[in-house]
Amino acid sequence: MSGSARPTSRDVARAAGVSQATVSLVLGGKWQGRVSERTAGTVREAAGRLGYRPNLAARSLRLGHTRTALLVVPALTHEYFARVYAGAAGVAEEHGFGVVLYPSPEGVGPARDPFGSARAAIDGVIASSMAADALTGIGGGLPLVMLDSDPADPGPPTVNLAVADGIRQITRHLVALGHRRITHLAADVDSWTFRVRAEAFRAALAGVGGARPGAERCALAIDAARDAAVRALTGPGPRPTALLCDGDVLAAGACKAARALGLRVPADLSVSGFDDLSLATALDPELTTVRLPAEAVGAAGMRALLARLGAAPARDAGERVVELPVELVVRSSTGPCGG
Amino acid sequence: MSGSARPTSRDVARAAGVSQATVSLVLGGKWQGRVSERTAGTVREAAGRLGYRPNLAARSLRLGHTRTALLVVPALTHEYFARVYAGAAGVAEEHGFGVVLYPSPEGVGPARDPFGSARAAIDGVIASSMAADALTGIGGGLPLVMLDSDPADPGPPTVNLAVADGIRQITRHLVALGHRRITHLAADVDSWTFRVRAEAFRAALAGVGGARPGAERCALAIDAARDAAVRALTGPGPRPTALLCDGDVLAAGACKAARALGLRVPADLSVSGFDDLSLATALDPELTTVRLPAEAVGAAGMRALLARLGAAPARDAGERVVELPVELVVRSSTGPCGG
DNA sequence: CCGGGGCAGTGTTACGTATAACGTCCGTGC
DNA sequence: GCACGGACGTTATACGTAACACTGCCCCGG
Repeated sequence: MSGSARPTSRDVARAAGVSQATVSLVLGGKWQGRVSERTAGTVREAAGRLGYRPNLAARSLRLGHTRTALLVVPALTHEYFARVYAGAAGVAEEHGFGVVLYPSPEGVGPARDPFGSARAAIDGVIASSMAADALTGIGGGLPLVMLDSDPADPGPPTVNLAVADGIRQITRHLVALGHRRITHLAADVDSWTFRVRAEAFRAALAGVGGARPGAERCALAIDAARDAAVRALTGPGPRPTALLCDGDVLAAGACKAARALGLRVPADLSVSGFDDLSLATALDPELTTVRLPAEAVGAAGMRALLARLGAAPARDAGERVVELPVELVVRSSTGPCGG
Repeated sequence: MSGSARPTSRDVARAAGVSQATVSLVLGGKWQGRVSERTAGTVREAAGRLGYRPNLAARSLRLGHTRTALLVVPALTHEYFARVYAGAAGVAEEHGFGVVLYPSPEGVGPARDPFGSARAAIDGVIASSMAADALTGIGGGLPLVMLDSDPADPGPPTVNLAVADGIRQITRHLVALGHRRITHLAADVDSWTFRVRAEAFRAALAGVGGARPGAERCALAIDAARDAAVRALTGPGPRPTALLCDGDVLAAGACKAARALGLRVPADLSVSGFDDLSLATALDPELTTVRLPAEAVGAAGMRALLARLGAAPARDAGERVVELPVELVVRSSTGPCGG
């Protein structure tokens, strides 16, 4: 009757000679003991023949939820966030949930309303590497989980990485190799994770005799990092013997700077990364870095959100803030201090 | 009246002392000449005070569309696809559309139904680097646009890259440098783009005197590429002097193989990439490669879908297949043939 | 012979929105 | 004095689904 339009459950019902309610029952899977096996078969056959797909908008309206989560990340082109997405999407799928990404390719600012432009109906939000107050109040009271954010109390459930510990480990590693003039090549991004790292770097070197900590800030891009590293290496005073970078991408820029200045890595200059992206082992020398379990962050975030939505059991006994461990991976971009 | 539940347009109506229809009119923006400025103000004030957000599921049900597109990609962790997404999402946002990603982190196989697990209601599908028949018939008749796929006639609208031309250009470049023993380090993936490349490589060398084309296949990963490159470089017969790789990631593996074998790039071995990812300039030497306008692919795909949905004007005069040009970028990983 | 209870399904309703069709009031022109 | 029309809103309805409450019906125990 409905021409070429998409068939509805009522069309299926007509075709199977039953009522719409029965179709809903059968296709919804809760027909045990309510509908005979034979009728159920007829319904399924008709649904298949017509190519019936339930209208998800109607279902969501009826059910009051969408089984879809919104993931807000600064930039998917950064492998770290792509992996966070993969982890979140994996867990989501296990529970029949979908994941929508915040539709802006350029990142979220306070001036923009993330939820105004989220076209898809969602049940909750996972926001990565953002200030919580950039979102609070805007979400319309939607359940919220933060990733890599300031675990301010009180606040939403948060999944963080032990970045301070990571910086500490890598600083100790450099110190053990004899380095004292270490410059922190820091990402010029105002977010919790980078603030914590800068702090941890200073703290880790505080008790070390003869330590000469330095810092140079730059945007999160190879070229910017190269320029910043050149500045750090050619500035006044004795040259640093190690560059502790806030990411593998920055470390790649640091390596380029070293080459441009005729310094060998690690003989003349040690360079360390952070993240352990695939880039880390593509470079020569391979980067000493800190491995961040990006997928695990996304997965834990999604689990926390699902627990908050009552769609999955709260496995972690309801810890509001979970902190995932990181791991120092020593490769060949760091070595004994030569100077 | 509704406790702590999310306010509906009816709640706003009650608070503003008007009918629900008026709220819908005002908030929908089509109240010109139907509602007085004063009433409209009251409504907006009430909506703001209650923190009203329209229920998108209900809106979609009423309107019959969702203003959301599904993007299916093999793996977001590959920078190319992340950039395709960015391009698509950018155009989508301009038209008030959202983008959902296919929720599987592991890629799509014929055994899986992409649309069964797409939880969000969608208006159309953009599928990248897939066989069209893996989708046809499954989509439930949803408008479909293909990316980087076989433009078989008849078939869905398709946005492709001139990859054959890219391979041709880079092969000519190598030939002009004096190379004759060139091995194609090919991705072991059965898709249109890689089939076309292998074909174009053979064709480009067909007319070259003394040419010794070779081929080695491997998975799309650095380590697999390294092993394959080692095989290509240590096999029987004279060693190839150039490795033409199906991607920058493979080229990175090839460079690692060269280092392992004590070959200098490009003095002893030229290596070319494909894609022009950020990786290309992170490596030393920087990769000669073919720049693929990934964002433009995503953007064009989204424009084609929007045109098909009638949500945007068909700018390209309705070409069913559009092919975007690619560009050879010569850097320092290729050089004159020494052997 | 009658009541009770399980089986197999159906009628009906509500979810929240957008919009077509329909009132109502009041100033105005003749 | 009265019909008329514009300005301003309202009433009612439909979208497709899920689920509650209900209805026959048959079988069985008493």
